[in-house]
Amino acid sequence: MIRMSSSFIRTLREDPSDAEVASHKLLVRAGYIRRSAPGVYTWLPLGLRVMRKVEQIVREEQDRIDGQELLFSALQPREPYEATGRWEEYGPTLFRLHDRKQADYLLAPTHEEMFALAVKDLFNSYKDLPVMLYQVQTKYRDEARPRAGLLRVREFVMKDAYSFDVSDEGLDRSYEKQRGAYQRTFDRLGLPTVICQADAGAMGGSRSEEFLHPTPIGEDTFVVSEGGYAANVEAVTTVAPAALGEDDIAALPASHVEDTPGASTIAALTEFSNHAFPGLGTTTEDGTWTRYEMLKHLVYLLTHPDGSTEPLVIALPGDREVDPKRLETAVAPAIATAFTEEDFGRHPVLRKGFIGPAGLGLDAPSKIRYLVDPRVVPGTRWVAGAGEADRHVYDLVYGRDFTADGTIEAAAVHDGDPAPDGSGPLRLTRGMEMGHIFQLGRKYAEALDLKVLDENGKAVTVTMGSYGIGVTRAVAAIAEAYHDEKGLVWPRSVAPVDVHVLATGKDAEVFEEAARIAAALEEAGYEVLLDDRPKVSPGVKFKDAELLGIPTSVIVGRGLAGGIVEVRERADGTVEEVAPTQVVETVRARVES
RNA sequence: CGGGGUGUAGCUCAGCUUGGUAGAGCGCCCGCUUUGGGAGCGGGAGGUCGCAGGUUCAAAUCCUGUCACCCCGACCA
Repeated sequence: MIRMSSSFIRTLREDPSDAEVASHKLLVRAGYIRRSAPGVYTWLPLGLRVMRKVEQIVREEQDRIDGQELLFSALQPREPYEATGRWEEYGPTLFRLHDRKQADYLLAPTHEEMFALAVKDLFNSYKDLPVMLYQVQTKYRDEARPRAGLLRVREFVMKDAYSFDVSDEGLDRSYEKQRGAYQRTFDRLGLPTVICQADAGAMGGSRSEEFLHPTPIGEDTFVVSEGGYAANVEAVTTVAPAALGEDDIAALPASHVEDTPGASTIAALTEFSNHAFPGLGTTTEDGTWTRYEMLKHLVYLLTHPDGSTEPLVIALPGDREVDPKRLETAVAPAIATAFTEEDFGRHPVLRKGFIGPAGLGLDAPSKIRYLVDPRVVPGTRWVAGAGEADRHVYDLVYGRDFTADGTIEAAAVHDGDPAPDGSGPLRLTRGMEMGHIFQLGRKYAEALDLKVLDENGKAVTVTMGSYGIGVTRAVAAIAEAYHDEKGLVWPRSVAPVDVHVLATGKDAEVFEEAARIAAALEEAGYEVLLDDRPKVSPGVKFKDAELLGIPTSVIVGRGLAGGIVEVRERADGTVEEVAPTQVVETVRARVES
């Protein structure tokens, strides 16, 4: 039992000045957490209880799929991360430190290496697999900008699990088990999640899904369709129009170069076309020219991992912008940066404002890589720069007048775009990543030489999966999803205690009865917070109770003389008056309903 | 890294333009009254005004530099 008269709880009447989002304000005001450094938080007694509840649910669901819990230290030596290249790859996000002998250490941001090495250390045979291991542990990432209280922090608790299998089929089975465990976990936490296809390209096409909790303050943008398609924007594939056959293409008007003085932007070119060639547009019934058919050419400089660079020209319909994240994903592991004036100067074929397909392509003399949006298919007609100032080419047909080195998924996804699986128009939504499951395959196992002997005594590389849930972030997400203007409203599954008993009034009898009821509830197996603060007015206790957000309150006060106490529900505010002796059964009914 | 904002009591903030004894509300301590919606009265503790220089008889206030924090963006599982 927690007695408020003597417990380490202090509520604040006003919002902290550095808090922006509701979960942050309320968790601080209600005395659950305190900030100790940017993106680093202290867990006060009530907050710690919530986190433990979340952890416990996560553990139970991991155990249910035969996960075995172990615990690595956060402090790790450099060597294992050197072997997989991540000491360098992780960049400034990795917390690095030295011991007294100047040896390199790090505060682990994730533990793939350590788990793989542990399995390598203990297991040698295919008979030992599959195995599923997990830990609930503190992670460190030196984020450039922590934000929104607990949503993006530099120190956080994460459940990370890893599966080890001999075969691809085994990995599929392990992955499915975790997928189910995640659905049950978020269901118990009261957090609705959408399972989104995530980009898995960089890891070689293996499977990856994110569990996103839809919320306006989320940092991830994803898309959903009415038919149930859901994906991270990086993973959305464009629906291309049908390509025309050779005969149909041949029937299209021939391309022709026109003077387009000063039309160096899509907007200017569209306006010019409507003035100079009214009614000749190809995408509208009345022939109005649209931005769509003005093929936009953008130039980037690609920097490859080996340090070499090359220009890249991307062509996309003029009504689309490049989505930086989709571009980054599409060109990975290379890094794309905007072309500078200096770069343009080195490539005269790239006539800024009037770039077109002429002269581009790896086969062309320029050897400049040229990729087009998937909507550019054989038979589609475009207007594009002629490669010289103040001139554009009209009726330029892909497959007849120009071709590219390939397609690229870099154009921004718009609200209303069709879903790739034909399940209806896409809607852009904000979400918060609560969990991520990932088929790693053999990348880490190969780097760390994790092998077991198969039935034939032959060494085979193990295949891995990794599965993460942000425990700290889940606490914030739940607070964000379950609150009202008065304070927090915890779901029973994660509330710091089950029942909040308030002694309101000054008579000793009220306090004695409240203490008896609290003891009886505890005897019945419920966790209890007892507000037995003397000389604190009822109003203060009511306000604090609403702020703290315990699901059920028992109010012992003015009704006691008439033999009744109140049982109040935080979520809907309903009040039931019962005799003190009926409190336990009333609470039980609430908890079990 | 770029842009914007803020640093004054435990918390939320005023004071700064126009230099002159460090302020309010809440919280905290003591006493009396009060006890169903953040009580009243009286008394009290608590601050090198982020830090360092400079100007001045005098700096929270003006100048220079610096640090920290918050927000947006860039970046980032």
